[in-house]
Amino acid sequence: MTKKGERTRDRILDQAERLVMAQGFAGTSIDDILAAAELTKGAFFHYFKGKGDLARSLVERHAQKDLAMFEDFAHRAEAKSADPLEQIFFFLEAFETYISDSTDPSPGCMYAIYTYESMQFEPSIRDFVADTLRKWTSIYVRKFQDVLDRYDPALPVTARQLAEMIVAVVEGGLILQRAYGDARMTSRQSEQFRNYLSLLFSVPKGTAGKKATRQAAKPQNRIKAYT
Amino acid sequence: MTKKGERTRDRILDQAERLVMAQGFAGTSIDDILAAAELTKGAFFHYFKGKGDLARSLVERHAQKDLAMFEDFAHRAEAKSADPLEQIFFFLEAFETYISDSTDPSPGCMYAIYTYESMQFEPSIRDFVADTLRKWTSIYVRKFQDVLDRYDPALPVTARQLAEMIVAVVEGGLILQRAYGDARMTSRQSEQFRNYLSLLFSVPKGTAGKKATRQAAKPQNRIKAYT
DNA sequence: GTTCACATACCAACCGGTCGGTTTAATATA
DNA sequence: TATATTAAACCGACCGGTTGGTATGTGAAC
Repeated sequence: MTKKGERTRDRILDQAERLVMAQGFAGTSIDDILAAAELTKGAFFHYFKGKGDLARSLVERHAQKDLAMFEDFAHRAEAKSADPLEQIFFFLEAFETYISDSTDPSPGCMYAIYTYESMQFEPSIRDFVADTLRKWTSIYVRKFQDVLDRYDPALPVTARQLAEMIVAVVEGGLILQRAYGDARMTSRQSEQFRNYLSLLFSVPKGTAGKKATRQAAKPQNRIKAYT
Repeated sequence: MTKKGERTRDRILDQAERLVMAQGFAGTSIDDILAAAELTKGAFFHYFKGKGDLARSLVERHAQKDLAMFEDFAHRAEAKSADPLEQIFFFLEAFETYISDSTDPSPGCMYAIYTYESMQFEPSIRDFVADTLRKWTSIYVRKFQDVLDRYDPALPVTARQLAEMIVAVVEGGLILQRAYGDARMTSRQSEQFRNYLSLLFSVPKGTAGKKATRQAAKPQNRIKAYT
């Protein structure tokens, strides 16, 4: 494909992403996308085998961009601290800033859309979405395992539970964000999750027995209340 | 409307709910619904003005049923304990049992579907969904305010934050539940939220100053780890 | 005998998708 | 460097099927 061709393909995907995020996949027709991209049928079917192929390309491209952002946040967090718990706090704060500064008129998670419209897609696409969510989760699992190696949790929890909760909290926050049109909704949920981590991991390993003066971990004082 | 008429209307709504939950709203045609309900166009347009009217009726009926269940759980919780925190724990446990015992093949939240396909619906329907979510939230807000009146939170937190987090955590759990096909996903998230509450409200009011022997609130020992 | 509860037949618009063709741009050739 | 060749990029008319929606009919209940 030529450079110009790639740009055109991206233009289709860009408009498709925008419209699908606003109206859902079934609610978006190929003609809708082409009108927005100022192209015609010929162009679309030159680049995609059909609507199903668009669905796959769309979510695959999104997952790639998503992962790149994720890794960027993760690396920046790792550069700021060697402590896995603090890294998670930095990571979440970066995410919160990103999500609440976004001017996206219809924010949300593409995986959620695909999940709620799952029956329209081929099984391989459903699997891709589930695998992508699992991939995210498993990266968090590793990080939380590092945390559990260094801190004694105040209540028994597994790394997997916490990893899955991050994903759930963000997904749920995005739904409320969309429903209410409140750009800060998701980051508020993330803040609460940080609260939970602060309370959970207030005791570094090796301090067992000294039950007095249990203090929340360092990151807690970054938490801001909202009214 | 006659009794038979009401039953027919409900049959349409039942099948519509089932199909919309599985395929989304735009992904479900009127013919789909009528085929499942073993009826024809005449019946549909006898009871509904159009697809938009169905959308409204569907979500309104769902909200009613939902609220009834909510109140049932709430009353049972209030019967079991006079303590607002314990009531919330009982409530969440009842909810967890309900959701993980459900044999629904395509679990999820109708409000989430409407939110992610929002642009297809009339503004009044979007408002209804947002209002319903707000209604739920505000009931939780009142309950958490009762908790905050009795307990000192370990970290500064508002009743609204906690109320919104319940909703978000459940919504997020339902997405993962659908994506993974794991019926226990949502209740696991609810458990983690209970964990958070346990840590947050381990200090009854009036015990300020005695910083030693901070113990988690009673409900914490009901928490089960999962592997 | 009128009203309700549906069935049947039908329509225009829209849907995803095909296809023959034209324009554009890169590349080979002279 | 000018020209011929070729393939990619894109257009737009068209197709069969499906969509939401309508108009009309009919049997049963009150």
